[in-house]
Amino acid sequence: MRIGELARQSGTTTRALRYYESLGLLRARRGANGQREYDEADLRLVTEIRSLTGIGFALEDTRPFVECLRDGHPSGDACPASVAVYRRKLAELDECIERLEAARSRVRTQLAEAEKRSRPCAR
Amino acid sequence: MRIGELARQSGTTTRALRYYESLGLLRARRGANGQREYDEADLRLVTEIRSLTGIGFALEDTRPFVECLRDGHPSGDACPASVAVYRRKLAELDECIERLEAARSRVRTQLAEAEKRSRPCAR
DNA sequence: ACTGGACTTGACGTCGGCGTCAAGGCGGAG
DNA sequence: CTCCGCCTTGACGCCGACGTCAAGTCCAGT
Repeated sequence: MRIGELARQSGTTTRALRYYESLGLLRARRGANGQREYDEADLRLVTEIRSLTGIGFALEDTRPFVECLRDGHPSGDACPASVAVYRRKLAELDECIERLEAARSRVRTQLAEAEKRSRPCAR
Repeated sequence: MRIGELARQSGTTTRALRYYESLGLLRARRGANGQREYDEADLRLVTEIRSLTGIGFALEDTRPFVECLRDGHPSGDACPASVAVYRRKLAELDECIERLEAARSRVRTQLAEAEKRSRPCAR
C-alpha cells in the first residue's frame, strides 16, 4: 500500500505520515520507483499514534508505544516505557484538570459578582 | 512612571508591555524624549490583563475588560461584553475539563489493562 | 501522445505570547 | 569624558503538528 492509501485507511493525511517518518516514528520501505511502501503493520503503528494523539498525547509520547509494537508486542502498551508514559500523562491530566477547575471556580465567582453589581435588586 | 517601573510594579516585562501596546490593549503617552509615560490607571489596566491571563484568558479576551476600565468603570467586568467573555470562557472551561476527564478515564483504563497483562497473577 | 492523479523533496506559513539580540539614543554620576 | 542603566525600534526565534505551495517524477487510462 502506498502513502495515500495508508492516509485514507488511518484517517490522516500524507503530510502527517511523512512528518511521522521525519521524526522516526514511521519507517517506510521504498519501491523501485522510490515511492514509500507500507503494510498492515505500518497501519497498526499509525493507528496507535492516532489513537494516542487523539487522547491528547504528544507525538513524542507515542514513541515508546510505537517501538513496543515494532518489537513484536501485540499491544503498544505492553512495555514498561509505555506504561511510564501512561503514568506521567495521568499526572499531567490530574494537574491540568485541577488548574482548570480552579480557574472555572474563579470565573464563576467573578461572573456572579459582576451580575450582582449590574442587577443589585434582581428579582 | 516609565516602562521599566510599570513592568516591575505589574510583575511582567517591558517586552510584554510593548506587546500589549502593539495589540492596542495599552496606550502610552510619550515624554519629551520619546519615552513612554504611564500612570496609576495604566497600572490598573495591566493588572487586569495579568490577572485574567493568569486564569487562562487569551490576550484578546482581556480587551473588553480593558476597554471597560478605560470607559471609567471601577471594575473591568462591569460591562456586558466582559460578562459575555466570562460566560464564553466558562463554557470553554466546562468543555475542556470534560474532554480531559474523558481522556483521563481512558488512560486509566488503558493503564489498568496494561498492568493486568504484565502481571497476570498479581498478588 | 496526452491527461490526470498520486507520488517525491524542500521550504515557508500558521497560531500566541512573548524572549532575545542588534544597534543605537538619552541622561545622570563619577 | 566615560560609563552605566534605562529607553527606543526592528526583527528573528521558539514550541507542535502539521498545511500549503512549488516543481518535478511516475504510472495508468484513453
